[in-house]
Amino acid sequence: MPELPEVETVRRGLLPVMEGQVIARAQVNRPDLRWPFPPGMADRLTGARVNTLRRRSKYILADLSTGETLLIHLGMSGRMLISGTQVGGFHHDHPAPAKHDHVVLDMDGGARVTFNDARRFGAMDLLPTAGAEAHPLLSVLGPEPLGNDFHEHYLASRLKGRATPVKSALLDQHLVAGLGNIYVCEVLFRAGIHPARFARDISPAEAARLVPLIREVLAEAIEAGGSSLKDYRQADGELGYFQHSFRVYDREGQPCTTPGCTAHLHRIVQSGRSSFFCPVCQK
DNA sequence: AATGGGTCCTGTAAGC
DNA sequence: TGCTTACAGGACCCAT
Repeated sequence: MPELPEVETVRRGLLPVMEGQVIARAQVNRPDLRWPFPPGMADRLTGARVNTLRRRSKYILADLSTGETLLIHLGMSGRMLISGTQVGGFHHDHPAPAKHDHVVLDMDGGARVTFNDARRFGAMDLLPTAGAEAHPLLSVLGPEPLGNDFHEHYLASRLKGRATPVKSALLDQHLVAGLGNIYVCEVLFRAGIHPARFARDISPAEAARLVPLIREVLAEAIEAGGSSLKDYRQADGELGYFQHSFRVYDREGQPCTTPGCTAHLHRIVQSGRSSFFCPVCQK
């Protein structure tokens, strides 16, 4: 589920109940998610203060008072649930333990943060805060799409010569970190670029057009997520899910929303992932 | 180095 | 209703 905007929304939702607070109790209900949890993770978390809660790509990073950083990835189905506190004006009692509640953190401020992940593609790890960026999962990541290192010249140079569809290139976390299947589809629609075009055939002008559209799509989604944090839809305490308004994603067969366009949206499969696009607007 | 396919896992929805 | 199949917002690993 979660791409960069959803992860950022989860981070912002966790901020008020985690940052500056001590993990009074950590409960780890299974030995692993995608990979084994680090040895003694529950003990290493217990008593630690969360100094800062930050994000890199789709990873949430909690810098702890112990000198370690907790790395969290939500995978495809990872969810964070807050209970036992006021969230957006709603009080949440602790719910009964649910299937796939893998990690439970009780903060000394009274909030409980529950990590639930049915498919277990998610991950957690503990790494030294100093030099955290050297972690194997982080060191290979491309620039943040909303950061200064991501610009038109960079994108053009990285697309150059690549014999892969532009759709796949933008999904490559080594090229730019944080885009997922949904937002790549949305970006290419706004750019009027067909997802099957080879990356090497994207002109510098088109690359220059893509950069602000990538920023725009992500920023709009983060904005929508921020609004949802105070929304009634968050009354269940679950973070990161909000009402999206996708123009092409999961809209196969529906009419194109471009004014004057009478085409219907198509779906193709690229590298095992669905791509949605307008066959008329995207060339 | 770059590229494409397979794979991990469970839940849900569609098809018969 | 039940069974089967396809597919799901991620990303690593491996062969080529």
